[in-house]
Amino acid sequence: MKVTIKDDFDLQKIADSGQCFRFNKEGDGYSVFSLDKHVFVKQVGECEYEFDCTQKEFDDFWYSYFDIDTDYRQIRGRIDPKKDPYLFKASIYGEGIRILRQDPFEMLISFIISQRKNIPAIKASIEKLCRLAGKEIGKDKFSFPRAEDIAALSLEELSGCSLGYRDKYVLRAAEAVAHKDIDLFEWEKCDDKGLMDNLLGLYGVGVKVANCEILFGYHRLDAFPRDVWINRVLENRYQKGFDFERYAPYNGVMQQYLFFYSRNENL
DNA sequence: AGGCAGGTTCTTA
DNA sequence: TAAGAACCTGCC
Repeated sequence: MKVTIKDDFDLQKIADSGQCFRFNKEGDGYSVFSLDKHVFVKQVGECEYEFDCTQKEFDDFWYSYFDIDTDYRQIRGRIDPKKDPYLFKASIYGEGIRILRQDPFEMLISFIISQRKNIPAIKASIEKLCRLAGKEIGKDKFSFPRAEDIAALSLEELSGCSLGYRDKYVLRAAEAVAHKDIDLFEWEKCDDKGLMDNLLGLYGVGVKVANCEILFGYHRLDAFPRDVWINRVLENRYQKGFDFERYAPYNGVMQQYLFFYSRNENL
């Protein structure tokens, strides 16, 4: 089915923005996975996109996944080129990025895996995990495993996913969910601090991973994950401090622009 | 061959 | 409470 999207929407930038690990270029479009769903999307004109799914599947799922209801152009509009020329440049460069509404469990496991790994390595590990414990949802396409599916594995079985020392973190998080010691959907109701504290209570989850989960798994757009790239930007460009007050409650969107720009346009 | 990558935990003062 | 070491693995 064909869809018209007028707001910021650049598939390549989203794919390369580091928020998703199962969103890959394939031929003339992008192959996108979320949990046990898959869609193939390609741009077919100015603001025109072809989704390889039914209208109902788009309305019920992908519309929300791509966060179509949020006006990213307006969020970019909050940036004053005089007050913050660097962020302004970054936002022009990153025009088209959106923060996807991804699944909390998939994001939790993905970002636990991400620690001290580069993006290709993260993707490779997640792909292996899906092949190992997910179910086949199409020709050579695998779902992200459910918590029970991961919890059923042993550390030995997980070792095939190149998780390294993170294997026990992944297993424990999956067990906590599978055994209902924690309920990630229930955590939706927590305030920001409560959510952060809950996440930090998980083995293998520190401040950086927790913030990624809050931003990408819970779609709280003010969360501001600090990785080495962002820290570099803050050190080099914001010695007098970044104006978090001004951009609240969208600091996480600004973080994405800074991250994407600094990684691609090496200072 | 040694160092480092989208961090976190564990240990020590 | 705070700094420093250790940690898997893959790639330069």
